[in-house]
Amino acid sequence: MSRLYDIMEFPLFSGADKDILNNFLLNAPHKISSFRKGDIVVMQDSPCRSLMLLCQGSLSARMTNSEGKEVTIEILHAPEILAPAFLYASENKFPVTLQAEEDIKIWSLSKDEFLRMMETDIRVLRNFLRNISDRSLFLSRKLNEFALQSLSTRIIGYLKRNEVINNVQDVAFIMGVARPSLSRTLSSMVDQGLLQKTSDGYVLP
Amino acid sequence: MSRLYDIMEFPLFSGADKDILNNFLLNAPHKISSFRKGDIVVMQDSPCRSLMLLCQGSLSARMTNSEGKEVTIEILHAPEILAPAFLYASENKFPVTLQAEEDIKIWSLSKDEFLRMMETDIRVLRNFLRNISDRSLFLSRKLNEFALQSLSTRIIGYLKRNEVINNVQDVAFIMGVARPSLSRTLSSMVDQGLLQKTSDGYVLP
DNA sequence: GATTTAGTGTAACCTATGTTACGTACCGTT
DNA sequence: AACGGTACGTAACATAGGTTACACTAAATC
Repeated sequence: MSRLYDIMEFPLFSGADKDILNNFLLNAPHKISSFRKGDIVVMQDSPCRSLMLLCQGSLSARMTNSEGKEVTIEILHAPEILAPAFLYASENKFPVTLQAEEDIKIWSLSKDEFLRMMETDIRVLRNFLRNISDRSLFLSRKLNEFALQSLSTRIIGYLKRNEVINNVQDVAFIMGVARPSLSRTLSSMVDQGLLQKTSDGYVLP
Repeated sequence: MSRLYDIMEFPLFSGADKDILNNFLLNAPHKISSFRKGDIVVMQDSPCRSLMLLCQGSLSARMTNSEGKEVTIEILHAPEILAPAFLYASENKFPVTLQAEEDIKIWSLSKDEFLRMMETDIRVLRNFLRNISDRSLFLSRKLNEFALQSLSTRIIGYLKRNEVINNVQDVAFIMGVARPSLSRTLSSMVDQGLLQKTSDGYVLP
């Protein structure tokens, strides 16, 4: 069972004044929601009105187009802020569908309350700015990946982040490519010496 | 000649207390740089240490991979904040190369100074948060485009934003596709009735 | 008016990835 | 040991987009 994180432990609040924060968190209206593995937590394009903190479990963020083609943008593990970059956008809709990969718990706080919190404690503001910025960086790297890279380059990138591909089917789904395509490319990369196939799966040499 | 915007006119400072702001801007160390049309303003992967405000002219943001393939992410016109989302990231490097499309002027302020400014005037903070969030939204839309859409869908998206394609060569470059590919796809879309070809160029029906 | 130049359409071919289908290996059940 | 399910590799074919080459047009230059 995955661990349940306390709000105070979130990196978002690191360095913040614990008393002020505690006081704030106790009085501010908030709610905690639970979802079961497999549940859809938010649908793509649904409005984003609260700060959502993933306290337990993990979920996938997936993007879909109108014809049903899908790509998994990332897997998020607690503790994590969900879609911080869309909370204060002019058009605040989720760009992805979030689906629980395990049983999860989410702590929510209204965006206005959270704005007040950031104004109260500058450390929270700085942490939030860094988080939102890091997510932009992540998005721009993903963009680079999809706009400019071939499947084999993307595989290498994946293996730099993940050690091993031991489940071709799942990874193909995550990358948004067809399983036979991934399988074929993996095999040809092994032939070229770009990858090694071990008993654990495909790894970088 | 494109207009020179005063800093105070930037949407980033809208609603802010003019006196506080003026005082701040006069005393804070800042600098103004000029570039000529065609100049590289920042290279992809170079560090991002200052808030940069584009006060005059326009520039292109282009992403390149190691093999030289390129995509133009967007064209930015004054008044605009340059790469706000990378200023406070953990690894603050520009994800794109910025090149002047016209003669331009950029006003720069150190990130620490600007952080202080946001803490001083909450309106600036809110404006910055909105800006940075909007840019994330933009990035996630671009990501959707490259990860999930075909060329013809992307053409329709382009025409929703731009009225007309009157220069196939340039648009092919901007989209990061080969000119003959764009030309072929445009022709076939006209055959299918998805587009019309007028004396001005290709337009939506 | 002749010539050059830049942008365009298009054809032929190439490559990467998607689609479908099938045989195989492994693993758990009985 | 027989069976069924699941993941895997792979082959044959389909499709999208890239590459090269060439001919056509219109504007620019002489």
